[in-house]
Amino acid sequence: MAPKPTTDRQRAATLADVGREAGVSAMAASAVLNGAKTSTRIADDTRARILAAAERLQYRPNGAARGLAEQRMHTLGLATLLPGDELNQYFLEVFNGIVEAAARAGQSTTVFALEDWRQGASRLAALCDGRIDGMILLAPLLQLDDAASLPTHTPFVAVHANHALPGVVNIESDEEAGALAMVRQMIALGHRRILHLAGPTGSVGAARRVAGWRRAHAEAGLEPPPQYLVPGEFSIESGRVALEAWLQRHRGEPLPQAIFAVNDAVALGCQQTLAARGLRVPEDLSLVGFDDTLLARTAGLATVRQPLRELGHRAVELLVQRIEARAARRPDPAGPTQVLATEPVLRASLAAPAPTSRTVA
Amino acid sequence: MAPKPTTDRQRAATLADVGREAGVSAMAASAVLNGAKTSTRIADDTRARILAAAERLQYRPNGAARGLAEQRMHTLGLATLLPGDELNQYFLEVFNGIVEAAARAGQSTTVFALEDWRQGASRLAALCDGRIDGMILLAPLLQLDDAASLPTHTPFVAVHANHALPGVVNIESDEEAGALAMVRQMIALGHRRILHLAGPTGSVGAARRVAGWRRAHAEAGLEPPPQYLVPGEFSIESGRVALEAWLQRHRGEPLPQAIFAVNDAVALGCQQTLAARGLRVPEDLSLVGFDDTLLARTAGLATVRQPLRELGHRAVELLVQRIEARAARRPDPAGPTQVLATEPVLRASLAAPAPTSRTVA
DNA sequence: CTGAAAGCGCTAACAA
DNA sequence: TTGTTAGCGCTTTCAG
Repeated sequence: MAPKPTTDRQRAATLADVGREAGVSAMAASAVLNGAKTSTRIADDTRARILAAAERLQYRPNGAARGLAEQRMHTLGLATLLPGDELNQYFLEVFNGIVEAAARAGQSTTVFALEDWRQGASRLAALCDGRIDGMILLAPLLQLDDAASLPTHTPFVAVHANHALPGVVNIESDEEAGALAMVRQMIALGHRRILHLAGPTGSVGAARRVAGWRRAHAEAGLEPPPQYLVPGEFSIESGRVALEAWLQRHRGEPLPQAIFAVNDAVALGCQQTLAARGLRVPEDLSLVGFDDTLLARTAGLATVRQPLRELGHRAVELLVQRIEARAARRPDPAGPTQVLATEPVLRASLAAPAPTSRTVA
Repeated sequence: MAPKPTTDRQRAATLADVGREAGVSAMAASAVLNGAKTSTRIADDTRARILAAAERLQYRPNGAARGLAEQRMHTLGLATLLPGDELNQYFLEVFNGIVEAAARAGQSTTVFALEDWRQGASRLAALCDGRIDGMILLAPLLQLDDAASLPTHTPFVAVHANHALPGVVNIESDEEAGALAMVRQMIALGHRRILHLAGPTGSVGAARRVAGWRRAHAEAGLEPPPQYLVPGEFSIESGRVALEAWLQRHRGEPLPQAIFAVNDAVALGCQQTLAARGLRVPEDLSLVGFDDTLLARTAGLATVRQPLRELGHRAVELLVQRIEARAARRPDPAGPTQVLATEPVLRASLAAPAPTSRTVA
């Protein structure tokens, strides 16, 4: 028997259609086709008739209608800034973890691209409009006031929020410990002049890496000079430009023995500047990143590993738990901030400093 | 039976709530709050009362309900294989383009992670359940039969489909021309032994790159020996392993002068194998990729640029056009397959071959 | 200008 | 075991 194309191509068949075709009511069809919650049993022959009718009509349940009735769309929202012109590997790895875990939990993921977080805060409320069951905020830069405008009827989970927001469970990784452990290693290798290309002021993540860098120095009884802390952004371009500018400003001074960049992208940017000047890694200068994105793995870049996929997984698991608790009218299982471990990853770009100091050309 | 009190923070305020609060009907509220299509005008004072009530109650329209009534969710679906354990840059760049363009068009994007395309074909129908208005297939591997099971009430657009599917508009790039132009350049530089690490059999994209590689040789009166065509997958790992195996199989023979990889990931894999053997790029061997992903840009890898973001943009634009045409009951503007241009990008990994031939060690 | 009523497609109490 | 009856929250047509 060939599958019969439905004559009506604009609309799909509904439960009512199936019911009519099978000579039963729509809810009998509902009970048979979409396993009803109530322990309603349907006689075998009716069931067969309904199944046949559904097959004949190519019946497909309508998710929007089901969602409206059930108050559950089985869809998670993901709010994030648009990666912009330069692909953000950090975002992509976490995103990957989220989609993966969501699929495993039978949820799909709707991505909302925000322009910026200021405007985003008010938009977030509008996005929780019943099309998603919960929302994940990816590296949100939100202030306390913003949390007030977040809807209370949709659970929120954040990954690497810059602020503890009431009602929003945060999942992050121990960036300070990672930075500390890494810079400790660098100092143990003999490095003394470790330039830190930091992130933007206002980012907690960046601040924590600075703190780790500082603490490692302090532990060793060292104090890095102020000009060894260079603010910047999280991008390749920023790393390239910031390092070039720094080198030009400090011409004639001793060349740093190592660079500890706020993330892999910035480290890659440094790499480009160094290459353009004929400086070799790690012979002339060691280079260390942060995140352990694919970029670092392919470039042989020493870095601090953050479990990015895992962060995504956790966010989804926690969010789904909160959604289900709410649906079951159980108490919200929202716990405290979850902090995952980080670890230094040693690769070819990090070596002991050369015995003789070079000078910035 | 009385409605639940508004103290219930589980639920958001509805139009009915707002109407009650303002002493008007729900549809008056609807007309004011969600710009009604009909030219129904509301008196200024009623309008003000409604607005005030909405503000007081923190009214937010419910997207699911609106979608059900309007038959339009303003959401696009994106079906794709899960990147798996290795992040797929190709996917990510197209994805980025899609989300970007969708946001611009006022649509959000729901990602459906498929296990594989066989099973996917039947799942696709289930995914078109009224929660999305149209679907983008990212690099689908579908057979003709599969198209038969696709629902006709949801428009489909594919990016780099391996097959022209009826009703599914395909957007692709001219991979053969790109490969041809690149290999031509390599031959013009003096390369004669150009190893092609190809993709899986069954992928049209891979086949087209092979075709370009062949044609460039033929134009120059050359014919590459059969062992210079090496099948593999699209991943870094595959590139690494395939090249290593090839080198072991051909020990003692002349070393290829250049490698033309099916994509950037495979080229990076080759890079790793070469580095492990102490072979230098481009001094000992030139290396060329395909796609121009971020990986190639940061690694200084010569490659063939595919406009990946642009492919995503086009897919969204076309899909939105088809959705709107359908909503307006205008004829479907689905045109023929769109083919975007590709171009060789010369970078440091490609240079003229060394004058003396080396031997595989 | 405003409200009543019907319906989008489905689910879930409650009767029969 | 089945059908009836209400919604879920919103839009739209049609009366008043």
